[in-house]
Amino acid sequence: MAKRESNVDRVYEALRRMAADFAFKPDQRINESALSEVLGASRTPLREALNRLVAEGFLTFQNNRGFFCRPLTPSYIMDLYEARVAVECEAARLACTRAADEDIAALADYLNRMEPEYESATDPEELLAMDESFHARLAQLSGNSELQRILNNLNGRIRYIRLIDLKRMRDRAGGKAPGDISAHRQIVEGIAARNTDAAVTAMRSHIEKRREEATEAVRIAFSQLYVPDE
Amino acid sequence: MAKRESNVDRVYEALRRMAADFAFKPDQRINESALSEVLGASRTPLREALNRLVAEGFLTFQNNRGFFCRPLTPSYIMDLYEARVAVECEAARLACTRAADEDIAALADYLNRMEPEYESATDPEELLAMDESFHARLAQLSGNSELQRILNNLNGRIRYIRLIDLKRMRDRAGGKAPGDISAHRQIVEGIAARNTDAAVTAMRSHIEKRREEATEAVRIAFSQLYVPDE
DNA sequence: TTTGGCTAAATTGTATTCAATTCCGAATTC
DNA sequence: GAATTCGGAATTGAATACAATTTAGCCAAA
Repeated sequence: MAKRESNVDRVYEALRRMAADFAFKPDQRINESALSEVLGASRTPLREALNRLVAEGFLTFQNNRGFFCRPLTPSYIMDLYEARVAVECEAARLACTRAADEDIAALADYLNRMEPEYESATDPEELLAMDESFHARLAQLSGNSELQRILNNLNGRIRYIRLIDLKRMRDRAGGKAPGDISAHRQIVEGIAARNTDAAVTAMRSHIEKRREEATEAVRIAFSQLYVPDE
Repeated sequence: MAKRESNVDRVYEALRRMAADFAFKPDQRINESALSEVLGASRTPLREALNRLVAEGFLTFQNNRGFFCRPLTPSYIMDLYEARVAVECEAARLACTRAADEDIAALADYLNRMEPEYESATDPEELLAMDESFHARLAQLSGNSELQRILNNLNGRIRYIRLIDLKRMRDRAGGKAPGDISAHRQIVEGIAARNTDAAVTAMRSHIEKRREEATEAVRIAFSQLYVPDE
């Protein structure tokens, strides 16, 4: 009956979730004592987890002043998306040259199996999870664990903006958020055909389209965030 | 007379330097008590610094077993270089479309001013610092701080391999390590001409050439590392 | 009212302490 | 002789305690 997961892991995961749920407002100072009480751990493991999050870019830190939620600006989100373009396009390129046929086929399969769920899903979190899962699997095809790691980090930081974006779309489009599965399929087809240019181009335009939506969403997020209690 | 730098910062920097100097052998377990004594700090700030390094990919961590130096394998180095290609090519692309003419000119200037030093330098650390500085400045031209951040992290982890590589070259080539300043110039010229394809292609081939050398160097590093005392 | 500085409270920084777990070697068994 | 188990030593995990620093409120003076 071994305890597999340490306290700091638990705290770390909780913090990431809190960050994604807007528990911290951008630029807000984080009170260690209060937070440690909420999370049921002492300040020691809490600070270790916070340091990890700083290194990963989720939070910032100032000497003798403590930890802060990272400020949220359109240009920050823009940067994250541009970094995603860099990482994912190269991943697609590498996948074209070295992924095994069967692994590519498996990804195409996954896309097909997911399609019904994709079309019917209305929950933004669910949609987002599926979308991220696709991109993560594609990065896996590159066989490069650094690219996977960086992408995972970027997605973690983009996530809450995307959630806002998806919710906004759902509300405007009457309960239906757009799962752009055709763009995904186009990318996989490019890779399956070992057509590097086609795959990379499809990937680039896919992410850049999302970027436009997301930077717009940030502006709206701003206003939502600074409404007193909501 | 304020103390500007915290202990954990100092410890963190010391650890990064130690990692670059082979103070830890790949896969070696890190003893917290012993290390904290060496660094003149208690385990609390040490562990905070170690957690940062884990999040940055310099070290690994296992529950209840502690921190380990990251294993060093050819495929790991390969991954890092491929990630660099992704980041730096995109940075070059962005620089082409949005860098100010004067900033590009400033980088070209920097290259010219550095050339004599570049040609005369024999100290691998000095050469490496100049090379990294160039790449960092180029990334700055992209205006994207995430790309800069990721590149900085990758370079930090690649650094000690490159040092081995440069030392090996120096020893073989009779005291002269090759500063490939012409490749750098070619990249800058591509950007100055706003010729995206030329700049990106030059960047890609520049890094990939380095990658070949470095993965070779890893194999040699292996053998050097496991010689008893050296 | 505003500014400056002083004090007290709050908060962060780090050492220390002790509990929990893993590690390692010696004794035991097969 | 090899594998196994057991117990103590070493190491990590986390809470607590206290020092250092920052923050906030207050009062006085301009």
